[in-house]
Amino acid sequence: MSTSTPQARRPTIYDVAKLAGVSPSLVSLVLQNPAKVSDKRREAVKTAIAQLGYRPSRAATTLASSRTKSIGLVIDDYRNLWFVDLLRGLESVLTEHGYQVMLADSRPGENRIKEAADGLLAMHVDGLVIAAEPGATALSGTEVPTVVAGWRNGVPDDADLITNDDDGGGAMAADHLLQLGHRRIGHLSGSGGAAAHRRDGFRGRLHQAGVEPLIVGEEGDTTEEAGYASACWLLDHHPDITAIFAANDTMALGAFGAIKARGLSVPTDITVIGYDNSALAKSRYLELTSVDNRSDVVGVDVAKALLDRIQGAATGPQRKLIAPVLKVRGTTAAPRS
Amino acid sequence: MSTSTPQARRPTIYDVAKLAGVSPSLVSLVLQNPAKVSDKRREAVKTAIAQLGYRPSRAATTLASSRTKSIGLVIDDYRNLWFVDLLRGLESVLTEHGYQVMLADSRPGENRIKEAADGLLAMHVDGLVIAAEPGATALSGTEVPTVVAGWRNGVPDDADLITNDDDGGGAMAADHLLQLGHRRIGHLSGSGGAAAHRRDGFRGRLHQAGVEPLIVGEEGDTTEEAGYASACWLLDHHPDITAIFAANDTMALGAFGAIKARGLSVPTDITVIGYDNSALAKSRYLELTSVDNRSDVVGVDVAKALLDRIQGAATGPQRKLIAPVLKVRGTTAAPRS
DNA sequence: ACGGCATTTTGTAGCGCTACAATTTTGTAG
DNA sequence: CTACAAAATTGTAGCGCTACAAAATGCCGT
Repeated sequence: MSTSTPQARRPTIYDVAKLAGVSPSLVSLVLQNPAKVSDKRREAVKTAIAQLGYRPSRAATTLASSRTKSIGLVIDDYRNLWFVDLLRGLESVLTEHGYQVMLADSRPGENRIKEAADGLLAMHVDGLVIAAEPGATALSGTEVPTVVAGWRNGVPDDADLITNDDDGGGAMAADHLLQLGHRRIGHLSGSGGAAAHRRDGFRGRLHQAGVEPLIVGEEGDTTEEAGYASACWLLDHHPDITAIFAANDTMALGAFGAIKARGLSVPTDITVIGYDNSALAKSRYLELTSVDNRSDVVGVDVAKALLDRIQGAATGPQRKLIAPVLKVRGTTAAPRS
Repeated sequence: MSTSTPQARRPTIYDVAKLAGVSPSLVSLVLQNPAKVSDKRREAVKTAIAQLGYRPSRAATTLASSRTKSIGLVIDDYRNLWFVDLLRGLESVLTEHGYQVMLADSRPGENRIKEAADGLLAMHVDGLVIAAEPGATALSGTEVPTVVAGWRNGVPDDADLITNDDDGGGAMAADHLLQLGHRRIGHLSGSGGAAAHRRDGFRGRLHQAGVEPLIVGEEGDTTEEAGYASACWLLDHHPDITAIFAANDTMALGAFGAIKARGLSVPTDITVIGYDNSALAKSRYLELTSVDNRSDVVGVDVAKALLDRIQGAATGPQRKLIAPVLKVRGTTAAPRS
């Protein structure tokens, strides 16, 4: 009856070459560096490409050139949305240079960072961005330029580290609370490297002012549930606190839940500060005061560092901090009495 | 002095073969089907692999076998977290069969679905899952098995469609509101295919009960901001409404903002229902009643359909609906008077 | 019209792997 | 101990592309 679908083999440069009346090499040239080809042939080739619906085989290109023009980004969990800003920052620089970004998550809870990185390396990415907690995982000895984004425990020696200044951000939160007049302050922390720096910066600044914060959850998760649990403990055992600093916005949401459950309100009874300046914080309903860690800027700088390394222009492992910004919204106020 | 870093070329199967004292073919065999190799050689090869830190080159494998054992997932926006459940569902089935999932977003606002799909096809994915709004983009004629997840405008004829039953979900929301006694009801809608089905199901059921809902934002975004704006309009022009159904949880959050700004409260003054049963809805603070579209189940079924197609066992384009579930939480109640 | 030079185009040889036929080894029955 | 089938292993020929040297063409002045 109808055409018996001859399983249309994908066209190759040979097909394109034949149709355009040139050699395969010429087609390859057009693909990589159209400027080196005469106008006439270039048009002929482009027409043929369009006509056949030709699309280069990435696998073949990779194999032949040992460059993929792609970099890999390893993240913890798709639900931690801070990576989105990082990704946009990365892409804004990398796409200009013709690079693609490939994403892999470390399967939350399974800490499969090594596996995720290996998967990306198997695809011959030209560089690697680690935006997850390496932890015990030995990640050194990777054969491609690697940059770590965000404070982490166990950063490989030979990798660049570019991160938001979480110590500084913690200190900013502390300053804000002190200026408002708070003195009995709780902090919802977590086990990661980022949380540790936020905690240290926060505590350090408070100490300077002679204030000792109550810190909860140092070894726990940084989820909403963990924030809820920690905040419950805090409110029940230290009902005199007037402010809570959460290690991230999600935990702050947990704190909101605990506060609400006790019939208290924000910021009248309890002031709350979050961290990340996520969509949650920006929402009209929550209007959460939060520290913006400027992940987009981190992304831009990570991309630049990576390109330097890939192009061999890097001088040596660098450490760079991006200054955060405090976004004051409606959840912080002076203490009641 | 020390070893002058000979730019350690990645080891190949030839290196492994030499070290293990076997032929390259044997190494390849071990990699794909260890059972066909004698214990002795298998161990020798595995030892050599470990010793050299050998990792197969995906590019070469792809090129030689024209199978990548990977499928591509095109999503709209990383910030629409419903894809995470879908992804988990997909992976739960696909990893069993040795498949990997590669993600690409369509660059929100730029509607680069075609580009995203092309990028994945260039990597020779064995199948494609579209979890984004194809819209005007012609997506038919793709050369690999394709499954569309979620209701969309413009689904290619030759693709499977597996989706949560958004009509049914809308009807569930309507039933819930009717049972509670609401009659003056608003709906925050949006322009996508999913939003359209939710709207139709919702309106249809209300009509059956003789209720005419006030629908806003049919041609707009489905963001928090859009939800806020639509809810503001609704509350200002129809202050008698007692319930709002939002096309997704994010828009519901926007509605919360509008309600709060008018000094009203949920659910005392206004009942709110969301859609997606996202982390937001589950949070202790919001406790948002929401329709769970069971994206994980969709993911599982999409994976199965895709495998069937890849293995040539598919009978023809199928359309399948997954039944949603209403999660009643704290934001719905009977109207006041 | 022709040499000499720059520009454009082409042929050849892989990149690392797999498919598959060909070959060698092993196991077993007679 | 031989014959023969089954199991294990190997050699060969690409997959689609790029790098690079070699060849062809175009352009200029004299």
